Amino acid sequence: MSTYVDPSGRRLDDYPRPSVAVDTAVLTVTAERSLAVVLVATDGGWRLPGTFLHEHETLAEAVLRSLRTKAGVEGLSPRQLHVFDEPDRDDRGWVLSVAHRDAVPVERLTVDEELARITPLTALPALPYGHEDILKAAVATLRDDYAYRPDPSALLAAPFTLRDLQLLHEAVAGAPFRRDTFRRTMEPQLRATGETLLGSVGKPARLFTRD
Amino acid sequence: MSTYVDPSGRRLDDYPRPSVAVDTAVLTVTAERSLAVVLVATDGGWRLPGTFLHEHETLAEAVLRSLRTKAGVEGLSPRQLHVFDEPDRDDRGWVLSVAHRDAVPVERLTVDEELARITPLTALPALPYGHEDILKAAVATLRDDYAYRPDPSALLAAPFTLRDLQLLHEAVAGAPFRRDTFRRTMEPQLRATGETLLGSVGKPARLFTRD
DNA sequence: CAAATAGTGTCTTTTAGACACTATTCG
DNA sequence: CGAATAGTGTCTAAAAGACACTATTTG
Repeated sequence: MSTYVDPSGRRLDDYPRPSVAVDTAVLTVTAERSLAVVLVATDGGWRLPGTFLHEHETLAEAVLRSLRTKAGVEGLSPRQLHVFDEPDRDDRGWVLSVAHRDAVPVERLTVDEELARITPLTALPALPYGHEDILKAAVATLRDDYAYRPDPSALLAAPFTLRDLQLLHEAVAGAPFRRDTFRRTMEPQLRATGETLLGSVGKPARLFTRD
Repeated sequence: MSTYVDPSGRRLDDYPRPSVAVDTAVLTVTAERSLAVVLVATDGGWRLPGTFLHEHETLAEAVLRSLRTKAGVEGLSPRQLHVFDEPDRDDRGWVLSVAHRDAVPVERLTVDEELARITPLTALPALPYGHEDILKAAVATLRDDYAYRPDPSALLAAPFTLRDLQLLHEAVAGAPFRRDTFRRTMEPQLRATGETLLGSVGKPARLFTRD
């Protein structure tokens, strides 16, 4: 593995190499139906959870490792967003950061309150290392995903009503939707369980599952 | 810059670090109106142009350096696609590859015929290191870009006719378009020069520029 | 029954596509 | 004039949006 010699006669591992980090925006929708992100404490402030890439580890594995230890979540499927490479973005040296995104139901997040917070986007503190750009990109991809599909990140526990689904979509998009149009877009993509949800005022709502 | 000490007491540069490469799919449309990509010769085969990231260099700078030396193009604006990180994808060791894409008019490509070829996608050889996936992603983003805009990568020399533009779009999309619909979509996004193109059979075509 | 929520019929507006016609040049 | 290419009017089909009505529950 170190026997490759390039045209100028130097071996691959003679070149200086950057450290590679992963930083992840873990998004969720809180019980109060607001879009939120997991932040971890850093000296005097908050940042997105991240870690350095270890040897014999893929980027996705590094993301999962950092989220397991810092946000108490398992079994996510992080998606790559962008590599941040501005030479001076990190005062610890030459560090490339590969930004990732994931979304998870708030019930599955068991963050250690000493180390991490679930922060609504409306109450966001200043973030270091360009993490605000990562977050912006993460929210944009989540909105894209939800634009035409009921619940691609499985943020809702099945079975759910169309009202639940609409409230979720409104939290993700940050904007209200028409009830009738929303129903007609989503219902063909859901499977009705045949059950209804009783117990509150009004006509009982039918229950659905994804697919 | 090497004084950072992490929680386990190790300095940042004590960790093993990967080599980081950039690989770029440079797309163009040939005089024969076919979508093509720049490939460079490697031992016994062809690959996308790429290079290792140097110290104090951004990814974009590394891409521009590799294209200057290997494809004779200046002044591109490469776009990041994805990081390829499968541990065994490169037999030279632990190498992450950051895939990029750019598109350029074929007239601006002055490749050294000994080292590089402009290869139509219909005559593509097998590519190593997952470069076929990079190419696929590059073509997909180019098609997305051209779906609703006249010529976002400025592949056409202005002024041009709507017919020229439609032939370009058909080369990019690999599919024909309706003449009337195409015109109605694009014309509002172009500026007519007021000139027409004479010299061939048929009604003279009006000339347009981007913006 | 009133209030509240679920679900749907239907009309309008917008957009995309299809087709056919007119317009202007060259040889 | 005929062939070829440019440009447009208009009809149709599909999709999105708006509105109002019906349906079924709780208290």
